[in-house]
Amino acid sequence: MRLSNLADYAVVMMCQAARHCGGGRISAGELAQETRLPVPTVQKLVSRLTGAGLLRSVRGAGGGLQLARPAAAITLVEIIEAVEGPIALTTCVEGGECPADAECRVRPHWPQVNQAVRGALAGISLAALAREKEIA
Amino acid sequence: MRLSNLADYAVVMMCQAARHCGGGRISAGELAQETRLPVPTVQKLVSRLTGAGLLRSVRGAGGGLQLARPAAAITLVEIIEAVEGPIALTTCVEGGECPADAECRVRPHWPQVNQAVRGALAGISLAALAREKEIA
DNA sequence: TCTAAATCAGACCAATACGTTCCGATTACG
DNA sequence: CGTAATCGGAACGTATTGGTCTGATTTAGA
Repeated sequence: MRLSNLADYAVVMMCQAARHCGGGRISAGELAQETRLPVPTVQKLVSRLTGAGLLRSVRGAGGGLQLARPAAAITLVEIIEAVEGPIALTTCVEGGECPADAECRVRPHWPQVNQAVRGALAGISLAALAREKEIA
Repeated sequence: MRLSNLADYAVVMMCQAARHCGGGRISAGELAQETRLPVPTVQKLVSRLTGAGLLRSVRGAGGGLQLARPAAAITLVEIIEAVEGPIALTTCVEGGECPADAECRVRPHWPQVNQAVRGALAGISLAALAREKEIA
């Protein structure tokens, strides 16, 4: 039940991008510098985030990144799933196989648990994360 | 955001133990046979679950395992944390270090996210998981 | 039209963590 | 006192992750 480091970094990057959203585009290099993250790592994350439709990139000289949607319309679940793939607590949720096979009496309950976790993460928007020090 | 296999197995084991709870104790070997899990794996899980106070074991000849508490009083969070350790989505939640260090503006929000996930898992009891095919 | 700058996409390598298995120590029943 | 069964820790092999690098594509500016 731990988030991968890349997903953690992706959230930090998106928050930083949200802060620059008013100022137009921001280059990947600047983003790396401001977040203290290695440049190649930022590039890798940008690839996945743009592929998921969360980030919009303008190529060529003078290009850069910007949010594809308003920060309030981007949720934590989307960022995490863009980096880590679909959230599936157990392998059997997505067609995997259990040793217990068909006799597993717990399997019918896993989708319910899965949705509970997804719901908790879907209730948090990027705009809320970018706000400064709101503990409540 | 995936659950480790051991945690998954632990849930299956606990459900099976809950079904035998009325019949008194059950040996680790029987538990392994009924869940189709390797015996050494079951032993390792039993170690952690008893250490966490979820399972009670009687040693010696004719011994076995049984739930330390009623199934309704055991939640999914307890089982997962007994196997995987405390739930911490990010390393910084538990005193770890970020590359972004003190400048990280997202860190104040992580405990809130962490609690949301924990809450989702704490709302599901072992008794609910042991019930047969309740999709709702 | 040409040069230069910056991003995108893919493959590669190292490292950490996970899963599994095995063996010795302890304890209770007969 | 002997037997049986569990508990605890240690070690191995595997797999996923994290991080890096190189080549290809695209655009602005001269």
